[in-house]
Amino acid sequence: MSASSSGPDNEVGESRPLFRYDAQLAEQIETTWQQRWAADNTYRVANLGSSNESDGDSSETPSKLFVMDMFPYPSGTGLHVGHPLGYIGTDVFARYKRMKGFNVLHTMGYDAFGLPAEEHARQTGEHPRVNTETNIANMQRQLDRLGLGHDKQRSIATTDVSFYRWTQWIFLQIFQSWYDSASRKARPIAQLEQLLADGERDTKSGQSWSEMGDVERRRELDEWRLAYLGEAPVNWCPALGTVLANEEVTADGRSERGNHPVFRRPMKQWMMRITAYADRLLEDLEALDWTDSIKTMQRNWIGRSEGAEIRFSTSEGAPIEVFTTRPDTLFGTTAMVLAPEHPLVDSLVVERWPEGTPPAWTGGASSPREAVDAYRRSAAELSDLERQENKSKTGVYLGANCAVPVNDKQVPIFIADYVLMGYGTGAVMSVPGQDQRDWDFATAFGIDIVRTVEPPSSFSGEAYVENGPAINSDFLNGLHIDEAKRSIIEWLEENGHGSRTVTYKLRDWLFSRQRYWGEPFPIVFDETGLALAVPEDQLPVELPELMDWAPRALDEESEPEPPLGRAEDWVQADYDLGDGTRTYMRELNTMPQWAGSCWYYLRYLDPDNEEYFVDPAVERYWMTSADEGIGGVDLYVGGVEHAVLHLLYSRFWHKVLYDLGHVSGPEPFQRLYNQGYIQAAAYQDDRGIYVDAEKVTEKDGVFLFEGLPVSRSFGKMGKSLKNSVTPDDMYSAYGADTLRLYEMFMGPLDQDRPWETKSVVGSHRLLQRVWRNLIDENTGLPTVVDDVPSEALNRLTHRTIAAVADAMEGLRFNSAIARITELNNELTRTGEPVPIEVARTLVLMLGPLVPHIAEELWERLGNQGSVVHESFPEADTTLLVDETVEIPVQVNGKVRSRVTMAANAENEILEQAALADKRIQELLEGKEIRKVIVIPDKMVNIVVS
RNA sequence: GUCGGAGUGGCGGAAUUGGCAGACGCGCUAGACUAAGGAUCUAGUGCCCGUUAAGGGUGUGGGGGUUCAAGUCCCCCCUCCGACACCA
Repeated sequence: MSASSSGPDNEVGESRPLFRYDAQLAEQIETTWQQRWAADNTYRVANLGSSNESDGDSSETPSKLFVMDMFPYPSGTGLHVGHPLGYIGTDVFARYKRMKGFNVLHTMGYDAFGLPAEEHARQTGEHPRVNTETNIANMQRQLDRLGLGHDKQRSIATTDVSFYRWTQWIFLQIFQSWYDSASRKARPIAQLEQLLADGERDTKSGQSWSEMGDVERRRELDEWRLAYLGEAPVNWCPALGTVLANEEVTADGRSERGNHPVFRRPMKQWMMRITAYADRLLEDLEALDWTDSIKTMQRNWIGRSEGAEIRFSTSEGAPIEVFTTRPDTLFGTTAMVLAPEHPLVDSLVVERWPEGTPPAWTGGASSPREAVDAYRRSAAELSDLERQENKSKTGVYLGANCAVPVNDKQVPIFIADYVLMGYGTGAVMSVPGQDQRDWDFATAFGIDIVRTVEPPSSFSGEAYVENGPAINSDFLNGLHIDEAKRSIIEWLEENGHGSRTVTYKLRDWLFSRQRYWGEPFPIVFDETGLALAVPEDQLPVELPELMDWAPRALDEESEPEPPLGRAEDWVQADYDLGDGTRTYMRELNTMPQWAGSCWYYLRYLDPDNEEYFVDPAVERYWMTSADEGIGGVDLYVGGVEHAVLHLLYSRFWHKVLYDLGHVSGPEPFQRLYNQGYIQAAAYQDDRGIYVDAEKVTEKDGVFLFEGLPVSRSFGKMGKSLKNSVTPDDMYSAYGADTLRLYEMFMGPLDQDRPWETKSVVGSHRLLQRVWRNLIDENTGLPTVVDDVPSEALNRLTHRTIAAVADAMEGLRFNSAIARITELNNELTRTGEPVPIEVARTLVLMLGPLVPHIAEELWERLGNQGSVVHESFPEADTTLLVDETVEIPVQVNGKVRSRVTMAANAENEILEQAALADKRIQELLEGKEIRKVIVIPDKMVNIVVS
């Protein structure tokens, strides 16, 4: 026994009954049952749908349910009590549904590749694999102690070679596909080759297929692939020695991990053409059972906006294309503004300032060229954050002009940093009358303002962005925004000045990392420098054992150098790709951490399959919805922090696999549920230093640490706030069941809640009272009796069953526990021996929440087998309503008395009884009854004047 | 700024379709058992008035409204949390 001194149950010697439910007994019970579950394979789940495991009787096949947690990164620091909240929630739900007759799949895996493992390894000098495996083992041990009912034989880690082999296989599927926008789906690249050869698709290069040589054809196909090498501006983080996806860079231009500076620069990198799926990713959100907030975040991230592309001819030759959502305001254009990095700037900028250039436009420079150079330099020095904070408009004139297509009006061309190169075309037609940013720019530079939408007479603001009739707009005058848009786009298209367009904020996904600890690409290069797929039957491409795997911290100017380049035996490989065995150069980058998490849920279904990434029949069984749903994981629980990244990438991969016929539905996660976070009080002394939260005491509302007052705040548990509470602390003080019960009782699963160690005892007391109601603390023998429960107790029991089941279905475990507590309080209150039927029901209802004590009680009550596979009690609906009900009687909406009536009494009877009540009669004395409202079985309200 | 979510006792939180606000737990108060209690058990506990009691008033962020009846529905406002942030 290892109960520590921190628990309340540390009895001195003999006074403690031998079978009192305390931390010691809890630990004994818990470890015993955990061993038995493991020995009995209690949580093994069969793939009933697949031919090899089917029991043959399909009519009896129970409905499937796939419950999943977002899998964790196996951190080396160990768990605190905040971590397992969601895991306990899914465990309770999975256990409940299993008892309701579902075939439930619930397991857990590890997202073990990625930067943190490597950072840790770099600091300790230990190989990432060793460190990763240690961490997984440690975390597994901590989770096991909670009694989570996972099917462990389905567990995977993304670092397993047998797993990442299939990650590579999926990459190849994507690499060997193109997006056919005509049929709106991915198709094998071989089909494209045919279409190009038949002339049914135009080549991107413009050259005809028949005239191309082998290399040109390969280059052409590479242009179409869903995974492609692209020269793109990337986020280069020298300190981490790698490039990062946009999502991994914070708003102030630093790495999310480590907070190192990040620089934008063009590099050749693997990209995933997720933008091809933008519309489908948007549309299919409708069918998902996700919260509106997550759907909104995804919509915002995809950022679809409809508008028009308009070409402006310039005084210096090359036309400028702009994107606008308000083509109807074209007549109000009084300037053209380009992003400082816009590629046309250099060809547009003129030799010297034109006659009469306002001084404010020159930036104080003697020539436009000088002004541009100086402006670009200062823009580059500002971080994104500084640009945000300083919203006053700056810019310089290029000396050139362009013509507004509708009326050939000449307007000046500027560069300004409020125009972003990364969105639309990097150029904006400036319409100050209808856009506040343009208004600010125009007023700063003395540019004309022409309103083209008439504001209401009451309008006193600057730019007017609401609807209204067009003015100063020739043939658009009088039209409201939507009509005006339609009309102008028609005109633009007829006259060759532009067209309807849709743009997205979503960009293609940067998929290369210059790291060691990630999946190697199954890609090699020949002498042309073009990529070739490693044949499927040659997978996996294993990571080489490398001693010098750490990325080198570099400076801004240096080129990224992937650590795999140092594996000299590995960088070259011999393959037979069709023309005999030859030597190729390997791709040296690795995949980002998101890769494994994009599809791990599919591998849970069939983790040992060597032939397929998942057997099609098995996939169909688990991923197809029994009702009309879109299919996918039935319940996916995790934190909101993955609202866009993981969930969007994963949806994208799933859709590709769907298009190619590898999975049966278009979406991976039917229902997504965001669990809240456990927060904890943290305390700072007067210097602002955090002090050990455990040693803080409260007196009269003042918090004291070593006698001195400290201030309290709430935040994430962790080392930095010195407020961690570990599961191990709770196990030794109360046991795992108490911890589970408390975490579920604290509040609804989707809400943040503050941890309060002092409140845990309440949950422990419930278990103690349940135990004592059924078991003699001295002998350990059950005290239940064979009697039939009283009418009242029977009704209460069945009402409780109904309420608990309802709460469990809705993941409202706090309410379920409250109702169970009420039933148990009633048993405690009467103090009589508990009828066996009620005892069984009570234990079964506790089964999902506190499995260990439930198993122990179940066995002590004389039952065989595990609670895990028992049926959840069914409520007898005839017992849900009492025979008599107490009806409140209101006078003018205030409860003044109560009458006890038979249930389902007629309205007239109720009314008469209410009016006959002595106290009501007193109150009605001298008043006139205007109306009597009777709600059957609920209440009577008498309205008097 | 835009979007999303939320405001209920000292605290965490309950309240089908509008129908007894505060279930359940923590804490607190009193008592029991104790050498002792930070264990356990019993009772009480929204706030105010009422010595106790009976009883009354008031009460779900604030202000209006609909209704016999509003935590719940409608309008306006405030506060807090989260996401995005010059997206043309």
